[in-house]
Amino acid sequence: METESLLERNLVEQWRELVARKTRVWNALELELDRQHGLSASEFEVLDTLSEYDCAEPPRVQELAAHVPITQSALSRMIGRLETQNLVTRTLCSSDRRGVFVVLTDEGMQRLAEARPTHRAVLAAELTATATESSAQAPTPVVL
Amino acid sequence: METESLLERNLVEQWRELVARKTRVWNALELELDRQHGLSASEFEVLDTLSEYDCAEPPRVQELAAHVPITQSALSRMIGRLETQNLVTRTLCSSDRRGVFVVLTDEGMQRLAEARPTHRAVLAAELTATATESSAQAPTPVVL
DNA sequence: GGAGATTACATGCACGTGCACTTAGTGCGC
DNA sequence: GCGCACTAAGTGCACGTGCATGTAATCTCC
Repeated sequence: METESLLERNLVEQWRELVARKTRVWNALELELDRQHGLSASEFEVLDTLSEYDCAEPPRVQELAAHVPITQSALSRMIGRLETQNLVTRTLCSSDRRGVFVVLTDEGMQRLAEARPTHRAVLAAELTATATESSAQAPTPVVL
Repeated sequence: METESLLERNLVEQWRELVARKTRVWNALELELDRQHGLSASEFEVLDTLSEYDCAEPPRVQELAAHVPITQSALSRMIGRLETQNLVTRTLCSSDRRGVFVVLTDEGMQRLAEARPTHRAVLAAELTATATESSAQAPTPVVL
């Protein structure tokens, strides 16, 4: 017992590396997007994803939830928050009146356009900064 | 304007892939570890990290926080929860009485030993399942 | 050695999240 | 047409988290 194969060790290492990278970039995004544009990382992700849809055929809540790493219920509330900020609007779907379309407002598109450079810059800066091999002893602070 | 270089597109794609992977594996861990062993993914991560220290030289809270993707304050509370479950104990450091050593109890080591196979299995299953190229339109459900 | 700055950990508070459930609407079988 | 299973989205609740702050101990410099 207590034998842990190198393959497993490697798997764990890979996993920790993945989490560390994600956390590092995420925290950086959270910080910069909030400071400069008053948006959380999640909110940006939703707006950015939303912008990829044709305005004529906006996504429904479900559809949107499938492309963003949060639950449908969390998304529902976030849409509420974004709506009070006039960044998105809800439109109910006439063919299926349970459905709700989510559309970017002009203001939302503008805020997104402003925030995008920041987002891309952080990504460029943090995503390339790989700590590929530095092992488990003291890799990167992970949390600032 | 509205020009987004392929390089940037690629960066964003890479980022979303990273988040999607992390979220997928994390959720799977959360589910299995809780169902089978009553541990959250974060808790397991802390216990597992803790186990890598020599019992004679346990880490302090700070030290531990540096190796786990949560804040020191969050860790402080988690240690409290783990302590009430008798999985870890706090020992105050005599040389610097501000410091607090965190040590695995026997029960903690046992629970960890039980949970480890589950953890490694989920990693093996989910981490290899790469969705490397499938693009933004409908990659992986991300959230179940 | 005493004051003030600094560090280590804990905690009050507000907030976003997930789970379970509710409400509203659709479609199917009869 | 009616009841019933099913789906879409929203909500009550509890909980874990981060930020800012509090408390205690240590260090520094005079």
